[in-house]
Amino acid sequence: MNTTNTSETNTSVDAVENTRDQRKVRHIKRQELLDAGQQAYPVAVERTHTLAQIRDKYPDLEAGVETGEMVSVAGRVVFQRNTGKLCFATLQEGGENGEHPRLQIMLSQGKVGKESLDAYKHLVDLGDHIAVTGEVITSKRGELSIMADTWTMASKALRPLPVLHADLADETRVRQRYADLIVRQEAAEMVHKRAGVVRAIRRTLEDQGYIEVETPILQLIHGGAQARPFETHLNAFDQKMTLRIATELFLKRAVVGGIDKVFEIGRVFRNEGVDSTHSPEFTMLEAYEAYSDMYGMAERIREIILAAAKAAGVESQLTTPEGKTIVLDGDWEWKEFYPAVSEAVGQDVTPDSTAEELLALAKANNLDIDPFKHNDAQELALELFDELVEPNLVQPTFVYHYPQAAQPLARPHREDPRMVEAWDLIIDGFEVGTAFSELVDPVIQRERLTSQSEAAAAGDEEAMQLDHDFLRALEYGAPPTGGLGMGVDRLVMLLTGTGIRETILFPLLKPEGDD
RNA sequence: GGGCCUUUAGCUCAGUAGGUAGAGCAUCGGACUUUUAAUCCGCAGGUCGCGGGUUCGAUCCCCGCAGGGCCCA
Repeated sequence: MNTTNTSETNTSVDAVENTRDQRKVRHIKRQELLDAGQQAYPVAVERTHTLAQIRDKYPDLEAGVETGEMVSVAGRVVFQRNTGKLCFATLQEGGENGEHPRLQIMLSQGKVGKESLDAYKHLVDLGDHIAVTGEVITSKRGELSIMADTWTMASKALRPLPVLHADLADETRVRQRYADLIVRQEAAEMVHKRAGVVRAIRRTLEDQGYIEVETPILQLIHGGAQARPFETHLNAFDQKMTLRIATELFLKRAVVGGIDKVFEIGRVFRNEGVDSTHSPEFTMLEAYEAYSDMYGMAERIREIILAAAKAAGVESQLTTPEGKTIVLDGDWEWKEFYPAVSEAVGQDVTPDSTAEELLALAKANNLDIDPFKHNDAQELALELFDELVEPNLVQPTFVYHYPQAAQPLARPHREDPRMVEAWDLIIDGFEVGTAFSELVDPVIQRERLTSQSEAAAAGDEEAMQLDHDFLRALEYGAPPTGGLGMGVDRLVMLLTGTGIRETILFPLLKPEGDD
């Protein structure tokens, strides 16, 4: 940083003239305001209307009109056009739905006086918040404006605003989202769209009689999904703890207790890779309903997604960034897992296919599969599905009749115990949600979790732990239950056609250097 | 983990057979009472991501590291 020029004098006006460093200049201007007995950050300023309210009230005045209405407005200066004795500025505020309402203000030497106008021109920079009191008029060119009688600084910006004529570079957008939100309206709209989606999810479930609960994030034993947890430590008990990887096991405890329709929209944490579709912390919806099953939950997710789409401004169809059209309000196809795999490989694959057969099929389809990692027939079938079927399912499709390895918490299929009662909802090649007819038999659940914990002991870092308290709860008897899970971030990505870093307001990033 | 691309002024970006760099906007000074990304004039602003190497000389070539992006596993 430049420290050479300003040390020779303490006179602030001279100091401004002696440095070109924009942050230093703004610091000096801040001090000048204070020295003049004014405030750079007043606790409040006069404000009778938002910019949007002025715009709404006077939608189409002729040019050169003086309304006679006196108002006080405030906003961030985003453009300045100063002539000798008449200054224009465009103020911006944060509006509804992420809009950036703007309104022009004008300062005439004839109205505010030379001293005030000179101070304005000297002290106000792009990015500052200012407040202006004056008459609502239109300029000679017809622009709705406030002709100031007085102006005051509402908040002095010490950093220059990024240029409004070019989007921020991708990294800066994400690292300094606050700046991105100021200069790019779409960024602010995304925040509102996501809020709308979450609101739609919540309302849809509440309208169905669900209630929302909050379950522990800090857990002694993690479970409910196959993923690596974050580890932490509770000082008070000198106890190792983990951050939750799912909300499932506590929500099911609630169902055991008679909270028959229950959901949580909760942040979960998975200590895994970070890329354009994966964040270490993300938001999951999980919902459980007593006396429902996977078919009932399929209705639920359809209602949720249709409501969420509407909230995101998508009606019956959406177009993906690749130009594919997805029809949301049509029939959602049901596709059986094994027949779908069979079709993709051109050969019958069943729950009885052996690992050798499936490995051969994988090789025949040029899949690079590690035979040491995937030596189980069910796992191999899942690999084939993930690689050969899922990416091609563009329209909303419920894939069901999964092999049991896919879901240790789903109950065996009522007609074919080689499979489980579970579906995955695939849209545009991505899993958007999943649901089960929940496994509530405590004996079978104990067996599944025991074998999971054996896998964990053998080194599988994603295996589930044996949660004795969860099993104790099930032993009190859980009703037949349907449960569903849905990735909220994924849904927002789908509905807005963006990457996960655009849908998360402040995504996790590697540390940057000092600024 | 592998491959490719990228990091230059406050912001967005150019650029150089290897001879220490430019634009627009912003900043600073000046002109201007109806502008719309105001305009005009003038000045200033750079550890060209970091560390090594090759070279008389490196922002450019080579190696390593870090951040970011895309593709693959």
